[in-house]
Amino acid sequence: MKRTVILYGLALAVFVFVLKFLEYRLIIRDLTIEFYVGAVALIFTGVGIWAGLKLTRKHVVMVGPEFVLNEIELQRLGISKREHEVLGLMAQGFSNQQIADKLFVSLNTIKTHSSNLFLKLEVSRRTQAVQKAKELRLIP
Amino acid sequence: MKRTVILYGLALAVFVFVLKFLEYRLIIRDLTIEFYVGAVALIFTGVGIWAGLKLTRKHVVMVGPEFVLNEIELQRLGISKREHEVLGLMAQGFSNQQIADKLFVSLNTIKTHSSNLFLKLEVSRRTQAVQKAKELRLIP
DNA sequence: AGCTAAATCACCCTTTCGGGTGAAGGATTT
DNA sequence: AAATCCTTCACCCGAAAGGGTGATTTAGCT
Repeated sequence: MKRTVILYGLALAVFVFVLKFLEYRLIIRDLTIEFYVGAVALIFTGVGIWAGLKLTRKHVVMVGPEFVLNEIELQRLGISKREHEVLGLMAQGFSNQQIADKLFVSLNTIKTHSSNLFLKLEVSRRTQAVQKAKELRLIP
Repeated sequence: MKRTVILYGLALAVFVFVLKFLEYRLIIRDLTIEFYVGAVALIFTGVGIWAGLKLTRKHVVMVGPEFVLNEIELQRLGISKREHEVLGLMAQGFSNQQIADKLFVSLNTIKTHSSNLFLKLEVSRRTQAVQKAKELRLIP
């Protein structure tokens, strides 16, 4: 950015110097003032295009689409915090027993939660639940 | 694009006309030729920037990252066509029985396929298989 | 204080899944 | 022709998942 501005100023200075030089060498005397101005206009249009592109060149960094929880849908379906938690672990491929261990509750509790989840998500298998939950952006 | 070029030419013509007009009105007589050229240079630098940005403005359409099958990984794990097919249906939340019906084979066949899949994917549950398959881009 | 939703757990029963083994037929390769 | 791989199917068994009902405790809201 700063370098570009400096370069631009330098280029302009050099150009004016060249013009002066040419003028003294009587080379441009043969040309009309309009042609002269036209040439300058064209050259600096090019310079402008170059400068403009340089200055606005975006350094695009491809970043993965970050997950934003769809809380509206979560509320609409009436899924509780605990159920959502279970849903998340389910999506990570854990068995009900493993989920129970992780949350320090009994297997029956997890079964109840998952049953309620299936009702609310209107599915009948955990793979479907995971799939639907991802579609609705309830889980990453 | 075409319109921009026409506009540019038009602007240049108008500018030259204005210059001529001013010249005749003896207004620019007071200024040195260097100042005159500098002004033209500055103005057309601006025009160049504008034109450059106009011409290169990208109409970016956000398109979802399309799925490309990771055939290398598929071969590396030695997953057959049929197994891959079963894996896809599994990821869509179908039960083994439903997959069997879809592929017109017996339930036992699907069980064999899924068992082999779990071995090859090094998992023990279908949810894990689906998760891993998605990570490895074996399925959308 | 009373109501309600959430979370917890239990018991029952059925279905689905997963693991292991075996085997037959077809296609491809060596 | 023999070896190998894929696909298909069968049977058994145990583990996991799913469906239904009911009950208790806790927390939040009116």
